Amino acid sequence: MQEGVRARKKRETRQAIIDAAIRLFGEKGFEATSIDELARAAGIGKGTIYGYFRTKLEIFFAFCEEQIDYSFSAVSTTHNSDAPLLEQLHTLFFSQFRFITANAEFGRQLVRELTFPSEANRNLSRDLDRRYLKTVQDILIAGKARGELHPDCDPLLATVHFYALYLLLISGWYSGYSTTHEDQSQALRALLQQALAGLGNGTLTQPLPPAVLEPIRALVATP
Amino acid sequence: MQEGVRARKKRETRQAIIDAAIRLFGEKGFEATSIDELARAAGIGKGTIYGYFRTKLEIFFAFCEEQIDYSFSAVSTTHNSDAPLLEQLHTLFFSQFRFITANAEFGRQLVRELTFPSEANRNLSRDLDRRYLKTVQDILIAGKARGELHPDCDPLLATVHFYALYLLLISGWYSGYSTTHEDQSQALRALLQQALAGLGNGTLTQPLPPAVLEPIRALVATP
DNA sequence: TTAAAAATTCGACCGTGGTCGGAATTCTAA
DNA sequence: TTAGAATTCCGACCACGGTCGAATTTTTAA
Repeated sequence: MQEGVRARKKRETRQAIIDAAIRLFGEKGFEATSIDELARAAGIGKGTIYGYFRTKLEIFFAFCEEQIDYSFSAVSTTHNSDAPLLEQLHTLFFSQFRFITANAEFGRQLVRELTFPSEANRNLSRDLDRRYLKTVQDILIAGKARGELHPDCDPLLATVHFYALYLLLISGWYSGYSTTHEDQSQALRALLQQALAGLGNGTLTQPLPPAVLEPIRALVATP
Repeated sequence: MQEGVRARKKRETRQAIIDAAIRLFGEKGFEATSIDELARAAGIGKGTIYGYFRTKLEIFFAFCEEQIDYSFSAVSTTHNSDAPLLEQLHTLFFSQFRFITANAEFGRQLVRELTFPSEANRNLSRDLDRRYLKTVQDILIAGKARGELHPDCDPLLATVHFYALYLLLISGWYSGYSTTHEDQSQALRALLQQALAGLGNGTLTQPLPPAVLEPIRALVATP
């Protein structure tokens, strides 16, 4: 059966909304773009949007997907699966970090919803979680085969552990504990190294960069 | 000089708003309580609220402070500074976790704003960060003195490391990777243990509870 | 005591995200 | 070809968070 007018329009309209979103969110940001504008730009009425997306945030996620696809593919091309675990994880997390924080407000919305999703968006956020976790897990499994992980170490448990450090990296950025990417890069390396070495015993860990350390030290030192 | 009518009223009005917030947020939740209602309940006009708080979220934080104070004091009373690091950290993080997630929507708003604060709320979130980090650091320093941490391990770096695991615990809850407190408790213990032992080498780590592990495993296994 | 100044109150008002039901369009079947 | 069923469209409408300036209350100074 031929694709009917209805199905074609539905596809086209959906794409028109996303295209408009990419343009307007990119130009003016998420908050500053109203649903009304978006509808006008897509050449449709406001109410129509809600036949395609349940919420403004959902449009935002559709907008993200394309960018995230690009981001992931960029990582996989520069990915060297023979490098040490530390380097591979650092490359992955840091390039994702750079992508997310390229636009502050954009990244904040995204990461808030991904990390602490409302029930309506759980499935959306889970899809993205999966890609991250899978990528990390693959790296870890290969690393374990090379003997870089303890034989009894569960790769999955290790995966979520590293994922936690990645979250902290982003949180630290938004909390203002460091303001340069260079510092964040070093902080990430220090945390990864520490996780691999273990806190209880093991080899010396690399220190955090002073620019990151000092604000935190000052914070903790305040009476 | 006597306290003028103005100063007294200001204090009273502020307290009236917070009291109304405690009641209404507690009864109906944050989202479902409108500023207008809040103003009526406090016996003032809507506009007046904005002479005391810049934003609805700021009222929410004022509401939180009292609860968080209570939560921290509850922890400090049950705190046993001679127990092993693992136990102390578990007690601290888990009781905070329970507090935060006692009301789902309340907790989500709070933790989103604390973890990825907007610039306007950075200082607010930093104040709360401080309390957490300080508490953790004190525990770690004492633990290090007892020889539970590697001598070269920087307590501050270790502090942020553990803090990351705490964030993950909350994130996992909101993402629905586990639905019972018991599972979360075990997951936290496993993560803490793993961090202490180190991922690269060291002793066997305790597994995550299956109820937590399985959804993640399934997620990662999906094609 | 009083009048000018300063601080505070408040509700009408704005733009927003999201809803809803009737109008318009497309599909189905005879 | 056509009538009626099913779907899609859309802008008036709603409640909300937040603003603003006129009106009120308190302070200050003569």
